[in-house]
This record gives sequence, C-alpha cells and structure tokens, in this order.
Amino acid sequence: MEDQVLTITRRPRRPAFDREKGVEIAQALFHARGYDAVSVADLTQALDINTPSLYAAYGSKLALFDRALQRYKSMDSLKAAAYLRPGRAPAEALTELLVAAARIYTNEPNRLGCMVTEAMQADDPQAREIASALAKGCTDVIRDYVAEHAPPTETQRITDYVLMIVRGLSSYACLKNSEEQLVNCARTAGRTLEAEFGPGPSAA
Amino acid sequence: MEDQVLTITRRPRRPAFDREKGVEIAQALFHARGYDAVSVADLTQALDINTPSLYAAYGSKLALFDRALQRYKSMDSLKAAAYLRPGRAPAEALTELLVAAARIYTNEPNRLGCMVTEAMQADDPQAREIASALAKGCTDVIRDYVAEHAPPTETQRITDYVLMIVRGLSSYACLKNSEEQLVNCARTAGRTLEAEFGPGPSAA
DNA sequence: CGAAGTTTATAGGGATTGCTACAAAGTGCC
DNA sequence: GGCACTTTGTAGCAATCCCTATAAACTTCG
Repeated sequence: MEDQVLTITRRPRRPAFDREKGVEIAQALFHARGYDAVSVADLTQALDINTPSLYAAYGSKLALFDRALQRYKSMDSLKAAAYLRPGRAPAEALTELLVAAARIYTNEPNRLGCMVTEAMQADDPQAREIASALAKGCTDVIRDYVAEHAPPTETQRITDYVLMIVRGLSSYACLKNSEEQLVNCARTAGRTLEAEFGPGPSAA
Repeated sequence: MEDQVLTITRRPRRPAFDREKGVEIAQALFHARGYDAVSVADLTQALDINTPSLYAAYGSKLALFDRALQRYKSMDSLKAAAYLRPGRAPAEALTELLVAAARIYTNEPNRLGCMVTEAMQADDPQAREIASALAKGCTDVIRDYVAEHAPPTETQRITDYVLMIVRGLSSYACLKNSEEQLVNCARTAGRTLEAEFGPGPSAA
C-alpha cells in the first residue's frame, strides 16, 4: 500500500528547463509559421513545458516572440554592415548583399524568408510593431550607405529599390522557390545598380 | 393594448439583401486586412446581416473569400495580358506592367498591395490554396510572354525575376509607401530587362 | 525530520473562433 | 382569409485563443 503510493507519487524529476534553448525552439517555430499561426499550445508542446512555466519564464507569447526575434537578428539574420564596407564599388557591394540575402532566405527549408520582414506583415499589431522597430536598424544601414555613394536626389529612390527587392526576395523564398532561383533574382536585380552608381573601381 | 402589441411586433422590413453587394464589401475587408484577420463577426457587421444569413447566402467564410477573390481578379486586379501584347519591345511592355502594378497596389489606401499575392501568404491553408490557384493564371501569362521573347535558357530566370519584383512591389506597398516611391521602384526594376532582352524595336 | 523556496502540473477563466438549430416575422399564391 | 415558402433574429454549439489561480512535488537548508 505504502509502496504503491510512493510509486505513484514519485515522479521522475525533469531536468531544469533551459530558457535560452526555449527561445531557440520558439524562434524556429515563429520563423516557420509566423507569429499569428503559432499558438501558446504549440509553443508549450515544442518546449515540452506546461503553460504556466512558459509564462513564468517569458511573461507572454509576445515577449517570447520578441526574444526570438532578437535572437534571430543577432544570430541568423543578414549582417548588412558586413557587406557594405567602404571602399568597394557600391553596386557590387549591394548586389552581394542581395545575393547573400537570397541564400539565407532559402537556406533552411523550414525557415524560409526573412523572419523580421515577414513579421512586419503579421496580423497582431504589437508583433508588427516589434518587427518594424527591429527592421529599422537594418534599413538605416542601407540608407546611409546609399546616401554616401549616390547623389542626394537619388538616394531615396535607390534605397526604396533595394528595400523593395529584399522584400521581394523574402516573399519569393516563402513560396519555396529554390536557392538557385533566388540567387538569380538577386543578381538580376543587382545589375541595375551598376547603371545607377556608374562603373565601379573595378571597371576603372 | 392591441396597438402596442402591433407596434412592438411590426418590425420595419429590411430591404432585400444584395449578395453581389455583399461580395463587394467582403472583398474590401479581406483585401484590407487579409483572410485570417477578418472574422465572420466582422463580415456580418459590415454586411449588416446576421450570421445565419451569411451562411445561407455564401456557405462559409472561405466560400465568401473565394467569391471576393474572383471578383477582385475580374474587376480590380492587374490585367497582365493587356500590357504584354505582341509586337512591343518586351522590356518596355514588362516595365509598363510593373509600373501599372505599382499604381494599382497604392491606389486605394485601404486596399494596399495585391489581394491575391498577399493571400498566398495567409495562415489558413485553404485560403492559400485558393489564392495560389488564382495566381497561377497570371504567372502563366507572364511566363509564356517571356518564353516568346527570350532564349529558352533564360526564360526561367527572367520570369522568376519579374514575379519576384511583383511580390516585392506588393509587399512594399503594404507598408504604406507612396505611389511615387512604388513607381520609381518599378521603373528601376524594369531597367534591367532592357539588357536582358536586348534593345527593343524602338531603339533599332 | 521539518520548514522555506522553487518548479511543476492540473484545472479553468474569459473571450473569440467558425458555424448552426430553431422559431418568429414577413411575402406570395390560392 | 389561410397555407407554403423564404428570410431574419436569438441563442448557443464545440473548439480554440491567451492567460492565470492554486496546489502538489521537488530541492535545499537548518
């Protein structure tokens, strides 16, 4: 009798829950399906924890999404500044940026497109807000770079073009188009930039 | 007493419900917010009918969305075939198509972007299916046109490029960028096509 | 062994989702 | 007038949404 009670009572102690690992798993889920399509039940199931644990650890679904987005930006996203170094032909650097984006967006079949870019289109206004704020840093890097290499009258137009292309690549990647297709798109889109900035130093 | 009962009983007969008008209103709602973010309650409120009436008239939310999409395609969407007439310089025709898309996508502030394109990213799989099927007709028109004017080895790449640009324009329009910005993007994107197809007859 | 503190699990709240059963109210035909 | 038919409104279904109150189980310290 005593034994049976003990057997039933004694539950195997679960290993301590790793919050960072949880953010990583949540990031993958949010990236794959988007903020709206991922429920708290999906998250708790993926993290193998119960609902109260999730709220104790992260506060809310939105807060966890925020942490997932920040993790994405700092670890998996495109580093624009790394490509837009000074002293390079601007058209070349920007094209390389686009090609790199094309590769990253098609790299993992379950995480297509740019997580931040797509999150800017979420239904939830707060999720959109978070994503837009995070995206601003990246767009500013591009805008400043273009401003340094193009006449002031053209910077807005060229910046818009590059940002529009990035969104196009992300969206096209989400439709499961191949890396080869995406890279070709990026190269083709980049070719226009040579005419915009004039021949680079490699041609001079 | 009799009078009062009559007064309470007699409800003002509502005018007959116009189903086509209902589809029009639903189309605007779905276009503005997307399939997932529009609830049946939103629809019944906008159509000023009760829930059972909506189901009697259209069958389901998805069926109503289907009708709204078809209405959009036949009335408000871009007519690719109208721009891709034979005998024109291909780069010119395709650029004009992109510019027209840019204008349409920014025309109505409450209905930004392409309804079909954005619906292809919906969370609901059935809604995506419907949108994708509808989009296929349009992409085929573009693909066939490119195939007629470009070498077979390049048609896939150029078609991908155009379709990617269209998605980029739609997405960029959804962020409330102005018509001027969008049109500039479309023109810049179209400029590459001249190099792809070679100089058109206007240059010959 | 026993109290304090942390982590877990059960259960459920309040709101909203898409959808439907059912009866009252109105219209047209005989 | 009275019956058949269509349309409308009330109410509520089961499911899911995000979130939380509460208590049981475990670890740690005295």
